[in-house]
Amino acid sequence: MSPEKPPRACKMEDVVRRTGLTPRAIRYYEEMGLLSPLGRTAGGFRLFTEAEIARLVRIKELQSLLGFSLAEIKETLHVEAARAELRQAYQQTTDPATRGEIVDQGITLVQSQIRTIEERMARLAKLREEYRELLGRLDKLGKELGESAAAPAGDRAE
Amino acid sequence: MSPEKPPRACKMEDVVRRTGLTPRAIRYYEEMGLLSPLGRTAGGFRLFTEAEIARLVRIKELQSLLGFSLAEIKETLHVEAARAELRQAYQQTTDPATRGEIVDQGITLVQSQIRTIEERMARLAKLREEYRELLGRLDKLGKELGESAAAPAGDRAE
DNA sequence: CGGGAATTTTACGCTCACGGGAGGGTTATG
DNA sequence: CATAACCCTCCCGTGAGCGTAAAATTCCCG
Repeated sequence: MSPEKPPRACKMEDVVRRTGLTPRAIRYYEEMGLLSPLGRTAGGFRLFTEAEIARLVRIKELQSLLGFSLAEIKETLHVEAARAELRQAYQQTTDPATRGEIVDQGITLVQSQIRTIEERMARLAKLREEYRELLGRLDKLGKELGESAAAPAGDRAE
Repeated sequence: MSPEKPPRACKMEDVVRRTGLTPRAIRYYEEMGLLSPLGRTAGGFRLFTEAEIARLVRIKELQSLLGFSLAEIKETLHVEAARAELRQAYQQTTDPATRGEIVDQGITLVQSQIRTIEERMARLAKLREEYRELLGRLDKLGKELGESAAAPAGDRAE
């Protein structure tokens, strides 16, 4: 009846299915302090809240899609946690000056994250340029080869 | 103006300074076959050409930006090396079909890497968007605070 | 309630990519 | 030619990021 607050504790298997991570990896992330303390059953089984699952999804995103190391991910998550703390601090005061300060700190934090991202993007763009040039040279080379000798696999397929 | 073009062999220390890598890492890359055979002094000291230094820089980029393993990087470099070799007019000693295949493989590989880079850039852009929205909300919150410097409005800080 | 299968736990092990020191040779410099 | 600074080759150590084995726990069903 009372749908008070069913922690909806997911078990490992569900989390594995929903995140695509392996149990070992998940435990490792916890071990490395990337997750907030997990609940446990009487027997010691881990229980995951939705928030932790979201966190794991984010970890995977940052790691596999963006190529961040766990250390960098920890940094990012730390920043987000800091923001969460700031939110709390924000709500525990009504002094506008204090609140303004907290908001400013948050802004600084987020700005630095954006800068980090943009630096990375710029470097990636540069790398892409280099590869485009290389690709152009390879294409040219392939054509030269195709002319000078009978290249059997020269079919344009793409 | 020199009649000759001595390879201008750099020593380890210069390479370290110019690449930001450690001597140990550089030796490791050589050991793993990521560098073409290095020259040595009579006493056994490694000598690096500009090409090798460029290679090292590339290794570092591929590692830190794309998170490639050394094995993957080796693949990539193999392609670039093949291109360099093919450019060197001693190409007539090799079978043209084989060379064509190498070039085709190289094209495919480089294309896939460009795709990888672009995927990552897109992900980063998305992440940046998230942060920008957040930043916008924070800015707005800050302005509200600055104006109505007494009203405890904006209690929702998310 | 009992017991076997499925799941999770901890603990240990492994690969990758170096770090670092010992022990000894090499190179630059005055 | 002396000496500081640098580099060489072993070779063991380390930390990240898991895989796997064996014990413990939970689930399910009669």
